[in-house]
Amino acid sequence: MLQVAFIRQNIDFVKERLAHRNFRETGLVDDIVRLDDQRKRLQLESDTTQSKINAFSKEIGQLMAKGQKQEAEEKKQEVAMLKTTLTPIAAQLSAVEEELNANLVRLPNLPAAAVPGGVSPEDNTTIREGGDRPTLPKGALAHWDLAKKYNLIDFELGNKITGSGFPVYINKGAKLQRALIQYFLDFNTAAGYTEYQPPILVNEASARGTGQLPDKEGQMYYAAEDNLYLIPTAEVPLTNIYRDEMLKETQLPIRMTAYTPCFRREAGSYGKDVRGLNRLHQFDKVEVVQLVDPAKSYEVLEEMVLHVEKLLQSLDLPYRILRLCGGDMGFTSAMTYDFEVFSAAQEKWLEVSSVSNFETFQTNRMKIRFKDASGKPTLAHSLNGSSLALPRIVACLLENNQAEGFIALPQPLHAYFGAERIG
RNA sequence: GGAGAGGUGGCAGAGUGGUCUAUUGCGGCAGUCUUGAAAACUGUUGAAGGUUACACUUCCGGGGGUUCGAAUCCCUCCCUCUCCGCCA
Repeated sequence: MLQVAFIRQNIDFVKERLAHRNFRETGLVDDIVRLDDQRKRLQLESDTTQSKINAFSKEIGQLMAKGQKQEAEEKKQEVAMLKTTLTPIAAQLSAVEEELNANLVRLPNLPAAAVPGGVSPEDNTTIREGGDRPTLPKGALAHWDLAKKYNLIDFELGNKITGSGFPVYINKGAKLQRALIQYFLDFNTAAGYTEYQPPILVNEASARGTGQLPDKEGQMYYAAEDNLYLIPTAEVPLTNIYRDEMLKETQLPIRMTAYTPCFRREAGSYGKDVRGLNRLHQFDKVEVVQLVDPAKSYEVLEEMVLHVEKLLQSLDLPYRILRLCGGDMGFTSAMTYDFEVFSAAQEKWLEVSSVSNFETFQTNRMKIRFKDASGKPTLAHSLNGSSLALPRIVACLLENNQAEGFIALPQPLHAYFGAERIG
């Protein structure tokens, strides 16, 4: 979340930036400043009274030690009086603090200066395109048909065992998943990311830390008995590794990668977009996360974009990179690049990665700080990106590389998969 | 699931009702010494709110209570560790 001190010092700027991401409740900003004014006033009143009580209490102790019981009793009466005035002030103060916080968590992050204006995906800016779109053979199939033809994925079986959006990968389909995960992890660790295998259920504090709560409450699967959430992305456990940590400047940058299954309820989505692998409730993803010095975070963002781009190039898929406009960015992001690959049989772009700089939005919630050169505690910047999400990559690999009687695989996968083609 | 122990500042670890604003060590920072570094020695160093800066307030796992006064006593919840049981 945003820092109150920053909001107070930059009221107009904050409103302008919120408007830039098409956030309409700019009145929240005024409410926050007003509530913080109240907070300060009440805090001062409370502190002053408490200070008097502390002083009197000390005197009482000294009087008691000297055996001056009468004077001590008189002081006790005065303290009792002060406490009756303190009680309502304290109650107001905590009410105001609660309301202030409730308003603060509803404010999304501010878009960075380079974020284009706009309200919907049509307003996103294409930064680069790469790779060649294939010419498909006659009678080319969509990936769900190819999955059936080569017995790679059984969607109906998933329906039986769990429900829609939980596919069963079979035989070479299962092995392809394993090959991709292994390849992606190796690609990331070779670039200096440390591999983790984190829990895939997290507690409430972790879900709050990265911003899934309270904003995306209904999107996560929830194990009520134990008050745990199934992760929607490895970003949650990975970033929370450093929650409430005071780091040394020399520890930065921290670079982490992990493979996890991801779980999303996708409440409300239906129709054509959910066909086949396009949108699932459970899917595999390899994630990269960085915690960095604030001065370097945009440099790092570009570096992460190049990293993911190289990975896509190595898979020889046609891709494009979009800089998301203000209105299309996620709640917690200051700047986001989306990666899309072209699904040749469906003839549409599918999002396979999202690389974002959150600046201090997450680290302020999680209190991930480091001591800067002057020894002052400073919030780090957090960034993350998919590298990569599997299902849509698989969809494109199958569709784009289909030939007469087989599906060719890109060179880097040959060793991991143990063959150059499926079929 | 049963029994016991514990949660204190960046880390370790003292502190059972008032002895300044939590002892000490490590780590960090600065200095002395040194060609430089290390070692040694000296000084300094928790976080949040608040202030131009002070003052002042809060924080010893969370919440509540007792008291003039709570890290310390009581209640409650959470978490960790050890042993037993069960078990991949």
